[in-house]
Amino acid sequence: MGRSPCCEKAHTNKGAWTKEEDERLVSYIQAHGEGCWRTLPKAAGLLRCGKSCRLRWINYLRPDLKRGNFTVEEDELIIELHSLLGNKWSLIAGRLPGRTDNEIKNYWNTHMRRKLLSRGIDPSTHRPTNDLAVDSMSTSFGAVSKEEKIAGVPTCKHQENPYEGKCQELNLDLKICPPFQHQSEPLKSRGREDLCFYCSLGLQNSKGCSCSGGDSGFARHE
DNA sequence: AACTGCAACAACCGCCTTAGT
DNA sequence: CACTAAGGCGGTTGTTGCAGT
Repeated sequence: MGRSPCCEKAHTNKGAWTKEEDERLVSYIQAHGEGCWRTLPKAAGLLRCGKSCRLRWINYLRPDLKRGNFTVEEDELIIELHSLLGNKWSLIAGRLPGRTDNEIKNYWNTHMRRKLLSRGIDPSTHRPTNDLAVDSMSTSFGAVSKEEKIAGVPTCKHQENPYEGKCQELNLDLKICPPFQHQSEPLKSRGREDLCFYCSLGLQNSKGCSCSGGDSGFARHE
């Protein structure tokens, strides 16, 4: 019944990765590419689940990872992106070169939540915490309910939400907007200086848009 | 020095989406 | 169109290290 397991759990290691395992994985991927994660562990001589290999590679072994502390600029960008996208960590990570969704998620749950709370802002809704009583029934802003997912049309439930305008304009159909290509360069040196934050998210017509070229940016990419 | 509580983060689990047949 | 396998994502848990008592 149900789905078959993603791998033979009886013959796989679990828990922390050893240096040996890391080296095996890295050398295999460098030689053969990522390919099929299901068959990779066996081919690389690893007693690991394919998912585990993928996670390890994406989150810790990829050569383009930045690691280290988050900068103030990254902090603010994460807050801004989270206010618009909610817990869409992979989308947020796509806007932060060298950072992974898992890293950002952990960082958010440890540092950022506290930071926002200390500012008197609810980390889930991005609204002042003393507003919570007004709208205690609301779900997290940016989060899409199951029903909304099924309908395919995220709706704004927050009549007085300061982000309501953004929400209506927010084009979450981000598949037409490729992620950053120049991941090794910092934000301001990517040749996108002409794009404001909203344009970079595909919100060319947003009220918050401050850049000159309304039709420039990702909207042209197809 | 031993204990406890907490923060940080690595890793796993289960569900959903997508591609292939 | 239906089904299946694999990939991907987000939530959650487990482990480790550190600070405070």
